Amino acid sequence: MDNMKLAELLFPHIKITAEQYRNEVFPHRQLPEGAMVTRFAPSPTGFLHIGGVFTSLVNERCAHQSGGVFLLRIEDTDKKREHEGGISAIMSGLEGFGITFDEGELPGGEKGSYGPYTQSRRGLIYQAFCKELVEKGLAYPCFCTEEELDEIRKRQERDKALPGYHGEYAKCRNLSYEQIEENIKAGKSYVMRLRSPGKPGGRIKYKDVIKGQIEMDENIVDIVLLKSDGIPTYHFAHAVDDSLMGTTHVIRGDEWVPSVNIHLQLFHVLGMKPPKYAHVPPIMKEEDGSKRKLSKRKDPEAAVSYFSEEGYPKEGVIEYLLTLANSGYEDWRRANRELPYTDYKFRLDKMGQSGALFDLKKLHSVSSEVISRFTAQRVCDDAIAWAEKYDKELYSCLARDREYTAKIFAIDRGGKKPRKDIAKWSDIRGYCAYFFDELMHEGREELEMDAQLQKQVLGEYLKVYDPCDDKDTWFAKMKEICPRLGFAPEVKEFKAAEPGTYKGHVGDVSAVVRAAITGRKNTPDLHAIMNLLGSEKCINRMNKYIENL
RNA sequence: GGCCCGUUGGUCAAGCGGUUAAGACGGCGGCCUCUCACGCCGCAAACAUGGGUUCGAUUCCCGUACGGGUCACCA
Repeated sequence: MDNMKLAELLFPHIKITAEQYRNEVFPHRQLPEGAMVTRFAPSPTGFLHIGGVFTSLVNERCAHQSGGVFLLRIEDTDKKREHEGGISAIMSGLEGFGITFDEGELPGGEKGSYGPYTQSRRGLIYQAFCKELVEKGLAYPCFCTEEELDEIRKRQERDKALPGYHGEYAKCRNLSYEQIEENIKAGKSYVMRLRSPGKPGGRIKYKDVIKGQIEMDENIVDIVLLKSDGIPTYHFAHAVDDSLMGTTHVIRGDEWVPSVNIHLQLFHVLGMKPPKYAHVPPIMKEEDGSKRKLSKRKDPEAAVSYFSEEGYPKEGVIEYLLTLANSGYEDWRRANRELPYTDYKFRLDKMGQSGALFDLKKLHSVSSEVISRFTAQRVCDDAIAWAEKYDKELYSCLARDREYTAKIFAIDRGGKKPRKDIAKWSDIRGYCAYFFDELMHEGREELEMDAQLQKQVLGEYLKVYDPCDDKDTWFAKMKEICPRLGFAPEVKEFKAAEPGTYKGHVGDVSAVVRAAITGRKNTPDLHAIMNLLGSEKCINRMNKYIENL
């Protein structure tokens, strides 16, 4: 068989050769020692899974902390599954998390000189490489129909043979030039298959950066390289693209581990150096006592839209993901409270190798920690931005007087012991309802204290209340009215005394004032709240409270 | 079913032949305190299982169980 002749029959339109692509069109990258080139390669299904954020974060960190390149490649080789606007949905999702690319078809236009970065626009490139394989006798056209393939599958099931197109089952493997030419002239559709050099019983080994040594059977299947429409399969596109684009580390979901034998073989026949592989575990979900992959159909938290709707700040989600990726991150964060997460030295080889359960409680905790480090202004801005999208009523309150709103969040913030009771922006509504008259009724709590006694307390308090008091004076006055009410000015005193000696203590006095002004049993610093609210509003609320008792 | 991977407290996890088996989240108790929160102190809670190898196994090897993944002209 004359391979050159066959190649020309199959790919008469290919003028730029694989050799030229390798050496002239896409020259090797000149990068500093140790720089990693990584990539995120989604297919445009329009759905960004939290697992996708996880792997792209890992890719991004590896590239950027090593001074390398992080690129985006769109794997749109399956037209059936493509969703309109899928790419932009994924892009904007990632952008929302602050994950940025150096190369690819980005919002501002295509960046990088290894493009196109969308597989559907690289058809000629794949075909050139396929042509080269035909020339070397490593690829051939296969005219089998779906029915014939089904037939083969059934036979293999019966024979308990390895499934797939290989060995004696590979009918088209040894077609003559004449047969091929005849089929093509007859207009039969065909796919291009690899003539796998693998031997049955052969074993291969490779070292996964995350999973360590992995050993498996050598690939013997004549996998499809080019589908009947001339578009490559994932496997072939991966090998061609990642070698041409100079990817040094392929970091992807571990569902790919079983096809590494195919990929390594592809790099081998293509005469290209394979990248290092790092397979990251999926994020799991607990259900009925067992683990399963987070599913976009069943689990709302699988979609990144969930996090923006709930109002988790992007750093909260990112840091949570980082704690899943590298357990050392938490210790580092405790020791470096002020540094951005990008200062953390991420270790690929320190990643866990089995899937972690997604833990909302932990996310909550990490996110609260993150927000506690925000300035009041940042909390104010982010909360308003969130409310504008997801809670109009709250938005109208918060945006009315931004200075006032910023002061709300300044209470108990910024000091050594910042509050940590906001984990996400949707918590804001409950947190600050009593600062706004129209939200005041929300989350209202009743004091158990006798109504008459409460009236007395407020009556006494109103007499001494002076909005100009500083915090110490303010509190001294709380204590001052205690004796008149039959309350103990000190909690310790109250506890030490015989039961019945006092009706209560200072804490109970302030509890009544707190309830009158905020409608809550618990709030941050009352003095600060009263100052912010202003004396008029405070007095009004206390009077109204008395009326309603 | 074949092949691959995994299994340390409820969860995330250190550990890499000899440890009282870290730490974090969550839970519980306490201290601080005008309440809450923060902070601090403490408690409960784990090496899936059976064989080896070894003076000694959570750590190494084999089997079993369980869990996950994968076997397309999908990625």
